[in-house]
Amino acid sequence: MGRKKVELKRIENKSSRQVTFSKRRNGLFKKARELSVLCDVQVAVLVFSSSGKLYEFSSVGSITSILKHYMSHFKKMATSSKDVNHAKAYCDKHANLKSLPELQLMVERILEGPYAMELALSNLVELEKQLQATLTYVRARKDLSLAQGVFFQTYDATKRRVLKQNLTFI
Amino acid sequence: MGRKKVELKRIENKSSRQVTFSKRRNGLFKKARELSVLCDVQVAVLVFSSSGKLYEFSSVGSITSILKHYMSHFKKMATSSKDVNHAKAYCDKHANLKSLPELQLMVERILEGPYAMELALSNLVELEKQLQATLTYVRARKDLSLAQGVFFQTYDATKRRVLKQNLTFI
DNA sequence: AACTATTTATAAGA
DNA sequence: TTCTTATAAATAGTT
Repeated sequence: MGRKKVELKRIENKSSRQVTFSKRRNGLFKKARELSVLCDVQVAVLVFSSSGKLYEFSSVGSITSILKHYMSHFKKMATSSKDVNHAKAYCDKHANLKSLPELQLMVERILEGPYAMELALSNLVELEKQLQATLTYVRARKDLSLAQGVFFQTYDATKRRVLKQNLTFI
Repeated sequence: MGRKKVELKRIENKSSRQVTFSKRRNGLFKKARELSVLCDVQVAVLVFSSSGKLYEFSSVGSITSILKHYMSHFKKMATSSKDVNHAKAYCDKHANLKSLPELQLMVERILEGPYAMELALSNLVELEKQLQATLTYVRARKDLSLAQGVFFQTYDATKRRVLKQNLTFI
């Protein structure tokens, strides 16, 4: 939208890149505000310049509150799964769920790594996700057991194998 | 930019609000991508619809990495001893939490034991308790990090030791 | 920082 | 919903 069509690649000239950055950053924030008001939604925009400076927009008070919302989003998704199949589907979709030893390694990395504290939050967030998903699955398994009447008289190897398969992600 | 100039206020008609949301959301993400490429910066956009659905854009791999970057802008020197003690108190109260390997053993026992199915429910209940307690703790640690912007610049061995002690039950 | 020629986004209509 | 189109808005290059 200007005198010429621009190619979608990094602007090499430093000063015009800076000017474009300033113009488009404001444009982006304006668009974000409009979306938020017109459609009654929460919007957060984070921009980090290459020099490490942070520019942010948030439709609600603080970015932090949006981030909390973001974090709790996963929590909700996990807890809303009601039965085993849903839980399984959740695990599949949000795959790369860690095994317990992997979780332990993760915790150790949090505590032993050279940048331990810098990594702490993101790891905790990840750990929380893993635990929530695992918990959701176990809870679903438990509920299933309750619902079915737990004391199978006709327990066979096939069932055991299937159940084990359903729990391998733990 | 349309047949008419729009007033900057919530669109009351639900279906046209939905249509506008879809269009402008895509527009916002496109603008974000352009800004990111043209100006060589990192951009993240988070949008929560009123129904709680999340839409996100990130110029780098994961939103998480941007959040990490964001959090790193709020480095603090250290957690106050009060908060550390609080976490410690939680651990003490909910003691006899199992380690991750123990949890794994528990799961294996459920699946491999001779009375697998008879034991299943009680073990699942126990497993659920363990996972819930662990999750609660990890979540508390995470929330603490979020609240404080826990990114220690001057991280030292003493702090690490204290934190590790607080997390040993995992 | 303003200006303005153009491109781009999009509101309303089909 | 998806496409079309008239118009508003954003912005690239200029001053």
